[in-house]
Amino acid sequence: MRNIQDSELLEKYLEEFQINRMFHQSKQLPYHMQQYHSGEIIRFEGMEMNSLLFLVNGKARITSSIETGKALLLRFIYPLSVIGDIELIRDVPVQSQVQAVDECLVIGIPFDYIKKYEIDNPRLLHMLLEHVSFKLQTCTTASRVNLLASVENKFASYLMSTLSPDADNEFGIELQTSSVKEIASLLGTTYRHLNRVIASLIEQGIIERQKNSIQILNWKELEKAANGIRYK
Amino acid sequence: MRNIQDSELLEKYLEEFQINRMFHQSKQLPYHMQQYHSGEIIRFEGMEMNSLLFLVNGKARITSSIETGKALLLRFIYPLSVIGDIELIRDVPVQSQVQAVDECLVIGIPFDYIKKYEIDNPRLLHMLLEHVSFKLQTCTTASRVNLLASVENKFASYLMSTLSPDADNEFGIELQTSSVKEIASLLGTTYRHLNRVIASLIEQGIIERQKNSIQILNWKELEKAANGIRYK
DNA sequence: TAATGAAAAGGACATATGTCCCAAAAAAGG
DNA sequence: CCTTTTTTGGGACATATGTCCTTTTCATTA
Repeated sequence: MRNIQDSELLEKYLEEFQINRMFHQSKQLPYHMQQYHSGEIIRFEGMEMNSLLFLVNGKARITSSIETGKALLLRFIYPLSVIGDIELIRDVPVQSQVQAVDECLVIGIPFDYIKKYEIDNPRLLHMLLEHVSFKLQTCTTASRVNLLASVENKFASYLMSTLSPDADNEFGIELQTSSVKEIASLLGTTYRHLNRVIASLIEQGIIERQKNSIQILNWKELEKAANGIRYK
Repeated sequence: MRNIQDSELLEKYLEEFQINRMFHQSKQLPYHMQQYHSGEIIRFEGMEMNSLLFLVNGKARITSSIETGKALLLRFIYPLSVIGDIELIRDVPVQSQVQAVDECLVIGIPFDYIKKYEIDNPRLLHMLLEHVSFKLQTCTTASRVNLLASVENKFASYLMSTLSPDADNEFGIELQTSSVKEIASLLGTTYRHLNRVIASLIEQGIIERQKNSIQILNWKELEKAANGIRYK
């Protein structure tokens, strides 16, 4: 992690994502800016959190683990995403680990400042509510699909949700990855078993594996395998 | 469902749960009040929603289903709970079904009114944020535990989270039920398989089945079976 | 008190899935 | 270009779990 002292860069992103518009602007806000390398942990699970963060550049992966060491990949995030909303509102430690997938830049503003000067600002509260509501809606969807559908069902739904041309779907974008390992982690299964399912779908002539991706050969049959289920 | 026209009763609950304090009080708010029988559906999945609802009496179960007909029991709710927060903020149809467990009373206020007069009210926004944040935090927990742990792990964790005397835990209270059928639905498994797990824990001398509940005989061994995992 | 119906529990079987480890393929480095 | 390391994919085995249906137990009614 590196602190970035570059007021022009800061200004650029505050303007690009209209972060300033969420806060009262009567005075200079105590923003800080940090850069994280690919693979670096932005926030560890269980740690105390002190700032509300905005991801303004790069891509990060959000994971949640249990005491046995297994982890579920919840989603990927892109600009503009908020990190620390639950921690601000509920005053709890970091709930899910945030890890940079490529180089990331985050802008932060201290919880103390927000609580002292901005906690009743409707624009901020609206922004937080919209982000948290989206996360709850999609978390509930993933929860039920991941638990109630078979791995073949889930994988077919995943492909329909992320690759289908009519998938104009925010959650599908957050789940998109071409790594079989990461897809397994998103669906809560093992790499081995997902490979069995992929092999089975290839054998049925529904998909074909390419160098770095999966190609759909039969959308109709894939839709049947998905049972109409979508991640959205 | 029956509409209740009883301004004294309405006043009583508005006062008891301080619902009035969340809104501007410069004029009479267009509250409506409905009563639902045990087993009656308060809100169906997929339906359009027009009012923000407060559960002020009774208990209701929240479930979420997939297109194959299987359903996951997300939680039980008690007064004071909010129904329709996601639907208000994100302008989407009902995401999860709400069904009365016993006789329920809800007070509603139309979305149109909220959007016209109260949408920037910090007290309302705070109340909504707190409820939605709690739901997201607990949904994420349930999501990862339910997917990554075995049914025996999950059931032991469930017992530790709901029956343990030091379980001073809001989510544990929302998950509490003595019905094996409902516990199976909460954990995303079948009634048959949960009974195997219960039989196994009885055989290990960890629990014993009573007339209408489960008794813990060995907290230490149960904690081991739970692997330190909790629903909270 | 006995019969009937409903609810709860279990047997049998098949499939899905996890685990462990080995083999093959691809990528990286000298 | 060859060797080594890393990544990807699959074999084998065991266990977990779902499905279907039967049996047992409990509750209700006559």
